[in-house]
Amino acid sequence: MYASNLYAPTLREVPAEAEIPSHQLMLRAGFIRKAAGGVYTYLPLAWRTLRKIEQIIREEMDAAGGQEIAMPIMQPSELWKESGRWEVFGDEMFKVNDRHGREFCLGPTHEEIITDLVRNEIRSYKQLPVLLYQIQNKYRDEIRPRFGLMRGREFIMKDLYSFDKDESGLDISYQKMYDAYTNIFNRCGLVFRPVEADGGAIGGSNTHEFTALAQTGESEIAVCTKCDYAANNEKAELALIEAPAETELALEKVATPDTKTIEAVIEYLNLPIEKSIKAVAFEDEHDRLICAFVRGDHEVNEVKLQNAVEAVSLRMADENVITAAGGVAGFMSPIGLDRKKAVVVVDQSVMAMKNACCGANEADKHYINANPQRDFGEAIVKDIRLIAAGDPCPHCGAPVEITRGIEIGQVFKLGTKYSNAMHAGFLDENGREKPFVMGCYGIGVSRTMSAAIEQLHDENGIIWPKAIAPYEVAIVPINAKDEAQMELAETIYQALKNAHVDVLLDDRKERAGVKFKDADLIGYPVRITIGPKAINEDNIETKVRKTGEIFNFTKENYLVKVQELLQDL
RNA sequence: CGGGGCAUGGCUCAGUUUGGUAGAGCACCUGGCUUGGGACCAGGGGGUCGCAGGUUCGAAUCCUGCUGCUCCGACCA
Repeated sequence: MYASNLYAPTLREVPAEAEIPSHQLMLRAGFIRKAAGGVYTYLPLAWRTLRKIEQIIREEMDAAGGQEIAMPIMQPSELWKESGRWEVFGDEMFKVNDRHGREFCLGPTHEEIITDLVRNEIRSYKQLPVLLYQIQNKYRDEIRPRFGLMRGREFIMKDLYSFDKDESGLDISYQKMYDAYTNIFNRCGLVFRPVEADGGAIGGSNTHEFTALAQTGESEIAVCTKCDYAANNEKAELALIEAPAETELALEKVATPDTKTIEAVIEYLNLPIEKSIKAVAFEDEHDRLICAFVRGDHEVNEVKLQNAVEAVSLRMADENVITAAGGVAGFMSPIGLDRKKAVVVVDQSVMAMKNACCGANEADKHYINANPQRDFGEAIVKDIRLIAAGDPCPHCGAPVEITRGIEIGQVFKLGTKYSNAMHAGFLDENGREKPFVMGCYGIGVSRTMSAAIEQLHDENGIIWPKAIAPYEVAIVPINAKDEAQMELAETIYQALKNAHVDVLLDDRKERAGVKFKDADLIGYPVRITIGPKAINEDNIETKVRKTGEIFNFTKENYLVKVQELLQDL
């Protein structure tokens, strides 16, 4: 490709709308342009990178037994009503009507379509397993699209669906995908961790998210400093704490004026924060009052709490509702709460506390020497707290770190949720009707491109890993009017091209500085500079974008040397 | 959905407080000059100031409504 023909409008200034590096750089380097909020045009450079990512995905999916198909973007409402998700997805789906008033949606995902497809064709266990995938646009009317391609309303996703005859078959398909994902993200040059995650509303039994580590990521993950345990912080489990060998003292009510916060209470009573119990009140979708209790220095994990009480959604409780249940906001405890009006959930670590301080359900009063085992009464006891840095790893006990990441893929055991809802089954060895045991496996393709940039860039621009760079090598003649330089550049260009290197020749009639700046901004892994030194001293100057290293090759050896260089990028 | 902010040429922004001939830098076009890190000189083109109303002799500027973008929060396979 000649740069003079490339549609890659670079910007010197950062567009005001872009907040994070990947978004800014993709706009500045001429990769994307916005058409509407969360909707982008991919320009040639972005499209090349996306196609390379897709190709890696295809190769790994095919190697794992997947077959590529293409399902419709526009999907009939009937299938969604059958699975029950027409309402569940609700406002997050783009819905359209045809001229007859029939309802359709723009596919936010494809479980319904694929389940319908397979149930019509697969009749026997002998035909299983089936692994089908596609790479295609998805549509979600996100409440808040942001960060460019990171959270768009239209985005590219690879989704594969597995159909097995039983759980053990699903386990095999799941493992294949897990391994394939590991290969894919390694080949893309990303730093990532597969992390355990919560199933959420989709309702699966087991799931891992593949998270690219990046400070700008939207999800928090807990990573063990010693073993390979890593989990989304919503999921990260906490080991039981043993109760200290302490004599239980008698419960005592004390006056604690103006102490609505934990900090105020412990200061007033001069207690360590580990001796205090914090209360947080929620209401669920059925307006049930859920009162959660954790140690003073801990935070409530809303997802765990939600699972503990089998709620779909939680919101902060209204003060009147707390009062009606016998509680006093700011001074709440399980002692004296009306169990008919409040569901009490106590974190497991609280149950191991001795002689603790908690609210008295009375304004400006707290109990001291509360012993949960003895005093709290009826309660759901579960792990409901948020993991924090330094907490012990549930596998090996070493401290965990909390870090941020970008969720670029997930593998999910669906089980029979959709096959049951949509009556999708087959006949087993005994001639009995059975539902498919399904899995779904997604990769955010356009998001992966963003994540790569978030992980690898500097103040000058993007630094592409070779495998997904739009071009691997850029040749920059210093002076476009110098015929000797242009001729040599062209020779090198043709030679690299013939060697199947993705190469670009910057033949624009620009000054050298402009071309250097653009090359750094766009992020070609390798740059070959053709100036006087190349003509007079046989110095084919070759620079590695990532390290800044400069190699002085010759006309004789550059072809081999450049390809060697690329091996390690 | 709640709370902020913004909307002026392709981009970044000034001008709005206090109404009076629409500006700068970059980008673009022409000519010259220059060529190892976003040059320089001269000339030039391009904007119904987001949209719709209103106030006024006169509105980018004041008022009302709307739309879009954006940030924080809530939400999120």
